[in-house]
Amino acid sequence: MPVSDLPLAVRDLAACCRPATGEVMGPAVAERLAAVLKALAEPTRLRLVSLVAANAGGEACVCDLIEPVGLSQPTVSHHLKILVDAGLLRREQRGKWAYYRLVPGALSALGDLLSATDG
Amino acid sequence: MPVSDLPLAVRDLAACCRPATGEVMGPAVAERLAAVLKALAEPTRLRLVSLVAANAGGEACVCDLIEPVGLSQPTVSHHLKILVDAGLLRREQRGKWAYYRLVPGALSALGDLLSATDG
DNA sequence: CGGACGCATTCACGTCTGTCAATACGTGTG
DNA sequence: CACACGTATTGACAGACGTGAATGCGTCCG
Repeated sequence: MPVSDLPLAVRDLAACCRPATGEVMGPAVAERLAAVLKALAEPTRLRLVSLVAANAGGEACVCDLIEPVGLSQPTVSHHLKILVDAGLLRREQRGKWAYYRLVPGALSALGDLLSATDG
Repeated sequence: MPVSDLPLAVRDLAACCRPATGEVMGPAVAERLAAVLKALAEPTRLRLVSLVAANAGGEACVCDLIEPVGLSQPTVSHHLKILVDAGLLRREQRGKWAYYRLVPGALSALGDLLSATDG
């Protein structure tokens, strides 16, 4: 993927721009933040994140997710990869199965980042 | 725009899904949340939001924004319209100028929504 | 009232994106 | 080792998106 320097973790993104010099977000930061948000800005991917978070043990394999979202297996794998590349999900292979879980502070950091711009 | 029932305010979106029945986000909610996030998931629009928030009085007209983002006036107006349709910005015409400002609780509500899924 | 100015809309174009069928890859099982 | 199974990758395609030139629409000024 072209945007491959992203896994710098959403956390670092949050750390780098709040106490910035002035106020306005620079082009570089905007591009990285947009890349992460773009990963979430899709109905299927939002549901995948929600499903993973709600599943037993906070993790789920691809086979657990195909039926709930109602899409083909390649499509589900595709979406999961995008979420992993964005630093929102973490993939762990155990035997034949690939387990996905939330990256601990990612969504919170993203949420704080948005709240900070407002009040 | 096809997604025209969105201005139900991001606030209402936050109110409707946290104390939901179980846990997993339904398709309808996911679609609406994705639509709002998609409005923000673009570098130029993130910078526009930031510029408006940082400008004097918390508002800015189109002419204030063209030079900072470095794009044509039609393109800037286009992006602003998307942000308004998503319920993130508010437009007020005063004389020849159109002033844009943040919708008070929108970004905060969106941030809380994301933080809630995490921990 | 007519011209200048700020902004929105339309049109057109190249690029990106979500989706699936087909296929390849890896791991466990008989 | 061959086969089955879960998952990832490739190829292809329709639709959406970001962008600017040209144009339209109000509003103020002389």
